Amino acid sequence: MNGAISDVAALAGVSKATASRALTGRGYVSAETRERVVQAAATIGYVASPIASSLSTGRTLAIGVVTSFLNRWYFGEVLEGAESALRARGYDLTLYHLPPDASERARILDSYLANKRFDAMISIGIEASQDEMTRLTTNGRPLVAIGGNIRGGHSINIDDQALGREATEHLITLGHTRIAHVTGHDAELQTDTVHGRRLAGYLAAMGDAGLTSAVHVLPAVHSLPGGYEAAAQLLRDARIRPTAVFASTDEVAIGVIIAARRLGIAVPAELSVIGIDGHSYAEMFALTTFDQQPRGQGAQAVEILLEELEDRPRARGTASDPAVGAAVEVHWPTRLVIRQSTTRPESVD
Amino acid sequence: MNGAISDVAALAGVSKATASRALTGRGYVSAETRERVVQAAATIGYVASPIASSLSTGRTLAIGVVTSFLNRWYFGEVLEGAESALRARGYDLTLYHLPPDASERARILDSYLANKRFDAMISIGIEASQDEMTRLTTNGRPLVAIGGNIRGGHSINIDDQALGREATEHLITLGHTRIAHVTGHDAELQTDTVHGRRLAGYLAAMGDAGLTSAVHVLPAVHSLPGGYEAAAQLLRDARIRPTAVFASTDEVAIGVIIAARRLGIAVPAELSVIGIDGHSYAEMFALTTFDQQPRGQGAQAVEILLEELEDRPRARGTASDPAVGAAVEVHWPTRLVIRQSTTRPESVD
DNA sequence: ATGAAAGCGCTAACAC
DNA sequence: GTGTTAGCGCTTTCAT
Repeated sequence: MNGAISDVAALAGVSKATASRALTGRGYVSAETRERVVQAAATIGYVASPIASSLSTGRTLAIGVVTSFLNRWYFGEVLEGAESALRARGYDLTLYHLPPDASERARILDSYLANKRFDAMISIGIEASQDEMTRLTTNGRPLVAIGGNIRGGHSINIDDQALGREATEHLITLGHTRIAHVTGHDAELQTDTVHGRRLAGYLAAMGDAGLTSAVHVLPAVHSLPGGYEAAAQLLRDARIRPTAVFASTDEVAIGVIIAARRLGIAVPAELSVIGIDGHSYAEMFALTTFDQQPRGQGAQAVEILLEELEDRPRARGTASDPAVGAAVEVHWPTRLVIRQSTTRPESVD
Repeated sequence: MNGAISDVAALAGVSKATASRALTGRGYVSAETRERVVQAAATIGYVASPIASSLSTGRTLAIGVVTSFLNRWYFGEVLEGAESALRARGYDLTLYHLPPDASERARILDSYLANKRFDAMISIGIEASQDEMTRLTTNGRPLVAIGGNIRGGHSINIDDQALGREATEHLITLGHTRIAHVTGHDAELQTDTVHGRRLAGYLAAMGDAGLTSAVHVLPAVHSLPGGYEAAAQLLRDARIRPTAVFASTDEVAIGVIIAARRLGIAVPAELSVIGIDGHSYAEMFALTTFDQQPRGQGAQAVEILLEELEDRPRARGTASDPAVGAAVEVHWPTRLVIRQSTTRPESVD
């Protein structure tokens, strides 16, 4: 069924070279010949072997996507955005999941990501060690980092600190003073992580408002059940209960809302909640949140990469020069979507 | 940094062939020589080009995963299970998202999946037309279908109809008679789909219990908000409200629970809910459900495929014979996890 | 505008 | 045990 290009050439009565030119669109072929070749290819159901093509051209028409989670809403959305953008441009997507375990990560970086199986890479939410960072960026293929802490090359990032600040200020403006922050778990609170940056924004806003003594930070697992459990602690004592919660993530925020309701605490009458993400569930919970349109991020990353790839001289033989074009650093905009989950506190202290 | 095998060979003072043997482990090499080669490879940081290797051997060490959704809990879990199993065995995972649109699907099937970029395929929840089915199965590479309607080859499936029946019978046994079923949307209700089969199980159980006249089926979008909205309708009228709901999916079930709580309906005192999936949120909602361990399904699919691949004679040149070994049809077991979301109805009609 | 031939990097017969 | 050689299927100079 799936013959080689020589079969197509034979059937069309031309040489392999001409068949190749006709099919790939590179180089001169008379319209009439092209037509004949295309017909021939169609009749025998020919599909070029991308492997052979890759070996010959040095380009794989595939890009590697490295992600730290597969089954979290944000990551899935980015992945989906990248997938469809790549598919539309004729590229394949090869998926790499980088687990938390350092030695396992090293193994993947060294053996899988060091090979020449893709033309470029996208990293999603990868918090890399210095060592991992260099391995990722030094392998000669362009990389765009979405989220995470990888800098120096192309990147798409939201300003997490500013968001943390804005979220907190939004609550302060509404009149809240007892504002708690549910963040990631300890290991994620180094400065240079999503949660660390959002926390910093919260602290700054609280400080600026003279609310330093009211600061209340609670670690949680980054998930809906995580938020649920954190809220169980947070809301236990009605006397010192916060009137507002800024959650580092929509999933956590929603967990908080669910827990609050189960405890008989009215949201938002007695407790205002704000998150960051634009999670698809946010609307259902009337959650105020910063929409960051993850699918758009995935698609944008693809645009950046493919633009660079098209510009590059086709690398045949010698490795292409280290990328010269300036790094594209996208400060991805977010949109604050105010819904009914944040209101003025009923009672001011 | 990343030289060719000839560089390694030169540095180790052997021929390319010997270097290859030493590195791949195929064929005889003296222990001493192997050591020298491995050293040489390490010093120049050599990683073999999988592309060249593929072209030569005919095996890509990659498998294609075709899925209908990326960002749904069940699919993400299966994907994660498959990913780690593949990674452990040295395989790459190339991801294909098959959208609902038929012509787009055809494009992907013809151009991407027809090429020889992977050794085998896994389909996750693909409901294929007759035409698509043959295209998927006829391309000479083994396929294991997880869920979906693709039969005739390897497959991993849960018995959806039996589950629908059991879920319903569980509720009947508890004493419920007004049992509603929230299912997929209309397009998904042909007999040969997950939702169709689960619906059939529900209908059968209701019929057997003489409750045909109490049958109440409500379509919903297969998601948490979908269940939420469906429940809004379903629970509106307190006078004819069901005492129990069998939801086709955990996500839908959870949506129903959330909606019920917001309406002031006590779960499970006034409304019992049961789902299917074993969603990670199920515990948090104390949802009674059939756990189907999706990660295990993904991993199992990989086992089946790799076993078949290892057995196959290495296909060099001519396409390998159509698979002869009998198809492995796994009837994946599920486990009913009874939690507090289903209880006896407070008041019997 | 087309064909002949070299070669991408590796592996596998086959000889030694 | 190791080297020589011939491809895998395609693209691309270089001639014509």
